[in-house]
Amino acid sequence: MPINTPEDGMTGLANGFIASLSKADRDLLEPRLFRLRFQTGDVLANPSDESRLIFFPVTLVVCVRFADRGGGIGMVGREGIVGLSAVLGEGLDDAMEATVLMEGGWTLAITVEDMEQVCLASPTLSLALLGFLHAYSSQLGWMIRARDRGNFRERLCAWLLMLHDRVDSDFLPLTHGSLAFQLGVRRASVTDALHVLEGEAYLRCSRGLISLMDRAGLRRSAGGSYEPPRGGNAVTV
Amino acid sequence: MPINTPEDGMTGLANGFIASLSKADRDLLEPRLFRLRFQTGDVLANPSDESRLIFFPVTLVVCVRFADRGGGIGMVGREGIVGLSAVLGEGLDDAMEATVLMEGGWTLAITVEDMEQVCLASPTLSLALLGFLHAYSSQLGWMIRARDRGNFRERLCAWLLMLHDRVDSDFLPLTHGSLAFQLGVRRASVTDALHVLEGEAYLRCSRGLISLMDRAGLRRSAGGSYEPPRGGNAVTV
DNA sequence: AGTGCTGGGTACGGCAGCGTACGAAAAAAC
DNA sequence: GTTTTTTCGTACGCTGCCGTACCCAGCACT
Repeated sequence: MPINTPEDGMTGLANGFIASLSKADRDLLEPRLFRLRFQTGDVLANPSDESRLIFFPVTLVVCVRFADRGGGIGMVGREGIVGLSAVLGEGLDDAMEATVLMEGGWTLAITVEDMEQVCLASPTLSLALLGFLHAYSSQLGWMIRARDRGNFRERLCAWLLMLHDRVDSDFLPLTHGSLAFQLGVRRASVTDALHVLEGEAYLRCSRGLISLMDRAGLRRSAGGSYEPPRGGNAVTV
Repeated sequence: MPINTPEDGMTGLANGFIASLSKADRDLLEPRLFRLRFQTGDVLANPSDESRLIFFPVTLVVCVRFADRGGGIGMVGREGIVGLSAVLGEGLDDAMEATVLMEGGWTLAITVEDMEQVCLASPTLSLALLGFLHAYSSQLGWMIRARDRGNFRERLCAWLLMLHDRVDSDFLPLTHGSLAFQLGVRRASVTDALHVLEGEAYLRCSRGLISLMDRAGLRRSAGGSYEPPRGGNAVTV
């Protein structure tokens, strides 16, 4: 149980999107869902992937990034959905992929075909999808903002806060190297920035583990680069 | 008539989103639409704005940005919609605003109340909205990518191409200063980058006017930072 | 106890874009 | 034609992050 409560309003072992649905929509969706487990570094969505699945993460956290280069552009966990583009426009986001972060975890999944059927059957579910996509767009906007200010520390803070929002613990199993990959920077940059934050007593680092001590301090240190996710229940329209 | 054809597939005086709708949905929407005209620098969506409208630009091009600082994070023109957040989550994007670029133009508009009614009445229209939001998310992703590579020239090229996609002319009425505002950089940076592009004969600059000469060259020069909009007809699901 | 590997600390030169600033040229106003 | 305003050309020092690189400290395996 975390000392600092994340701000996504989510609790318990469920996917936020599914939890936000009406009972009728949930009944429509749940029979077609199945569980999957993934490990660190696994790639969920990929151009060359023929499986064509859509994921509703539960304990899983993924980082959405361009397949060829660069850091993560977005993050999805138990509040959201991964792989929607497979339904919305054939291969519109071929260039993107979703990499599993931290220690992996499990997720609910559905085939694209089933998802299309469900969407056509329930207009309210489509509206819920609109709400999620809007929240995701908003997140991307904040990620752009975070990169704009020549201050990597703020971006690191925002990223850590986003991770914390999607996990039930104040202890994040991350190496400096993995963070550097996620953020698309040098490992040394991560190390330096973490040292500053450690100096402010916002967190503590040991080998492969970052312990968050002061979430409020991290938020302050993130400047305007972090905005807590208000999605999930904004989907009622 | 442009020498270099933009790649959005749009022609004629219409809004791409509305044009992509079925006749039934269009009949539902059009009686509630009205025309508005805006000028350069006008702000469409704003926290302090009580008008609560949603816009379907026709000859208008706007730049979506954070109200307090930074350059544009996205661009919307005749292919899309401005102000959707007013329907999707109350004030989820309070921090954003949309500024009118170039020489202004006219747009169709609808009140939020009418839009909500139409959404609830037509599920297929909601699906069309999903398609647009997905395309917009994709654009934001490319914008992030463009900022990632410490090469402002590529980002400028991408921005010019996006502008060109939303206009029926190869002549963009822009000053270096206005471009600098849109991109969130110094005017001098714009001037320098434009000189390089002029040297490559991709475009020509005169006072307050940029004439695109070689769109293919611009695309090459944009590296991987530009992706032509494939939305608009990906909304069929 | 010895060996190997991964994760972390630290350093140095380089470069792109920034802030600031000043001046020239073109257009507009008078 | 002269003045005023806008737009553009150009310069210099600064800074944050990069690429590269080397070494050390935990930890695992034998």
